[in-house]
Amino acid sequence: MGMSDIIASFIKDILDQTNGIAELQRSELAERFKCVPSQINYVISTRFSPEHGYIVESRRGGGGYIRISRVAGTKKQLVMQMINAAGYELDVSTASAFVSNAFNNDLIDRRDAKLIMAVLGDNALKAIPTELRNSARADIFKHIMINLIA
Amino acid sequence: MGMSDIIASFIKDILDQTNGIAELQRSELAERFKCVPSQINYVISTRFSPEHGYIVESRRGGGGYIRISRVAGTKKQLVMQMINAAGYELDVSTASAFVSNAFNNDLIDRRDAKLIMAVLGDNALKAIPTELRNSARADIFKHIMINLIA
DNA sequence: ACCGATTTGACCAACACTGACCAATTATCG
DNA sequence: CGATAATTGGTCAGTGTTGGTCAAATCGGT
Repeated sequence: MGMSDIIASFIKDILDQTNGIAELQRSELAERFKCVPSQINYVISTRFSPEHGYIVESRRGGGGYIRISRVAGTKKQLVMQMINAAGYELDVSTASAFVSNAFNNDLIDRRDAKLIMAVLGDNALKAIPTELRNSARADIFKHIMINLIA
Repeated sequence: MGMSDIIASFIKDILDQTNGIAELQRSELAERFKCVPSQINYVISTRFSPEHGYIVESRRGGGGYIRISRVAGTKKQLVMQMINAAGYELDVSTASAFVSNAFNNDLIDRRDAKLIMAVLGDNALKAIPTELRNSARADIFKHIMINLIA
């Protein structure tokens, strides 16, 4: 068990004690574990991604922070299934199927569904080179899904 | 929450109590919050910009003032203004200003606002090369806005 | 030895705050 | 009336404080 696992479990302990929200200072964490600050980013990106069921927000500058939220609730199972089923690439028709599924399972209403498909459609993503579009769509989809149950 | 946030919320309180018009004296505000006068300008330019939905007028000399007004308009007008103002490139902080403006004008609720910012944030757009991200963000933002009035 | 995961550090970006200097407007005095 | 002083806000570049990125170096297991 390396340092990254130790840091990750420290963060999870905080989440357990705070109803699923951890507000951290990167430099303070790095100091506590005697590592470089960027290792905190590594831990977060490898262990607290949407695939793992977390939302991460941050702010720079004075009073900056990193906030990690663990989502919960009855809809979590379904959402996590979709996020993991999406994989690293997501084309429009598959995305559309996921969104229909989310609608049928009362995860989102009709209005949300329209909005989400507007975001995931090729029109909205035309500034992205074709060969990158499906991976960008997958990322965006995952962030939408995880935020739906936050 | 730093001093700038405190000053901003003080101004917003005034706006709430005065039908959307706050007339302030820079030096008096600076004195009240024990900061340098130029910090007032900083607060105004970072939190009361046109993107945030405000108009700022001022006058120097004896009897000088800074007047901050909330912009009004129909939902469709607001949406069209934002789409036009977004242009071809949209950075995260400008996007954030637009979204909070949309929220303040009841175009979207708090949940929508969070969802939209999750989509427009750098995390969700990681798969897009940095130099293309702002144009992709602008496209996505416009599609969202259009959808709000469709 | 190879390969993925981890660790590191140099460089970057965002946000907050400050102070010296500038500009505009009004008040006062001769 | 006109010059000058007083009063008010504006600008901008600099400093400090945080977090982010990326690629090279290292570690550990097969």
